[in-house]
Amino acid sequence: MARQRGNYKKTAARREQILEAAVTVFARSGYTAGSVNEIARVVGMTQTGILHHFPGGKVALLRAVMERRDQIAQEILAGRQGRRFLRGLLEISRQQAGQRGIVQLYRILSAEATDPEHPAHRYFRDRFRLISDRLTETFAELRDQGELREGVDPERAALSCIAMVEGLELLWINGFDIDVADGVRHHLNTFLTTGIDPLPAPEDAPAAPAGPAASDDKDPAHASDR
Amino acid sequence: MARQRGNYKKTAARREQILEAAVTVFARSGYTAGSVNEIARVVGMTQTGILHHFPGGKVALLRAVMERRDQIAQEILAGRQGRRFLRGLLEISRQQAGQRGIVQLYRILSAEATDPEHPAHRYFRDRFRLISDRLTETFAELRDQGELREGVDPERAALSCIAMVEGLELLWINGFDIDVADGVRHHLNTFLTTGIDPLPAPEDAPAAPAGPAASDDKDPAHASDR
DNA sequence: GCGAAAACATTGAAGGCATTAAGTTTTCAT
DNA sequence: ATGAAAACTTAATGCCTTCAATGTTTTCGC
Repeated sequence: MARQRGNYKKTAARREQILEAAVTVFARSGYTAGSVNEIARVVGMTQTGILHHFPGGKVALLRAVMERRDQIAQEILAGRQGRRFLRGLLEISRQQAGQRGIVQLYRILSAEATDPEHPAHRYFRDRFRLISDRLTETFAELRDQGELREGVDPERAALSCIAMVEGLELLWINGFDIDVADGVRHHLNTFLTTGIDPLPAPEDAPAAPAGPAASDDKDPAHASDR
Repeated sequence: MARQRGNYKKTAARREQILEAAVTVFARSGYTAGSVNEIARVVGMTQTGILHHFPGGKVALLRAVMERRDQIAQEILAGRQGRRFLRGLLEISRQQAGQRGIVQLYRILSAEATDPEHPAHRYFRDRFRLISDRLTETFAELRDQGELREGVDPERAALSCIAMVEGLELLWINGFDIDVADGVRHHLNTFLTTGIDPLPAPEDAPAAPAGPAASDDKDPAHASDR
């Protein structure tokens, strides 16, 4: 009988390190053009060594990268509604201001994933749809509570907000000195009767863009919103 | 002495055909991942045959593609100011609604060109800067004429408009049924005291995605704006 | 219609890519 | 401390890429 064994202690850290590198590389070159080889070089090991940790090849790596990021966002938005949901979106934007790599990754992937053959095609399709639905829902909810300005269409507003996020991120990545979160807040307030307050602070130096060994996984003691 | 000779008659058409294919391929896979080979297959000739028309290799092809597109946009915006300039931007958006390929090309390239090593890096950097400057300028101009609403900052407004264009295009390409031009118009009107009127019509079947030989350079007898 | 240049195609070199198979080294449970 | 699995490396395969050199066909000016 084949005895099963758990991973080594340091394996988790290694995996994390690899994901970190994958973000860097995919963010620079995209999924198709980025190579596992390059990732391996960044990490300091062999291409096949990388794939050992991600059976299923390159796609598995991509998938892992996406999932890890979503997990963070999900946690922030979990169970929020109405204004607290909107606030959550801003918090995510704010947090991403410290992670240029991830934003860049999403920008380039969301563009190349337009091709139906792309492995992340479905992911982005679903993701956009999901966010737009939840946002539309949120605006409808706010309208019923009289928090929406006259003549604002929930769906139209939702789409424009998403567009604003994506657009501002693009500009930010392309070198413009933009506070994405605050820009989106401004846009959101266009639709609301009572505006959302500015976010606390730009957070001087949020977790290193690419930690040397991604070790610090302290509980994210984010201040409760508002 | 080496006698010089002009191109064959059909050469111009060929070049155009190649550019067309290049747009298709680059739009699907991006510049780095897209291959000249693929373009050749689309056109129905050999890879080296393609490169014969674009000495300088793959980059030359890319450059040609970009330049051709810009030319069109430049013509529409030439010499416009104030409201007519804004109107021009909308017209460009409207026109692009019939050219999904080009839009997709720009989306994917503007994302991957974030890498300073990318051959189109400079192009996009300059392009964004140029548009943002002209737009800021335009808003400032309008403010002096009292056409801007209270408290609107020209630069901030300009950036948000660009973001809106880019964002809406992204959503449109990702399958959302969006009228980019009208969405942008809506956003523009957010800043103006008197709004811009809706554009004429979605134009059922706008001139072939790429004229066979870019010949028609009639004076753009566009209806005067407003 | 003839000759030369343009417009291609064929071939080949040099290299990167992902993936697989088969080794070697490291870690750990017993 | 030993034996087996996990963590890696080396090696090999086959595909695809750009680019250059050379060969063939088409077009056109004279």
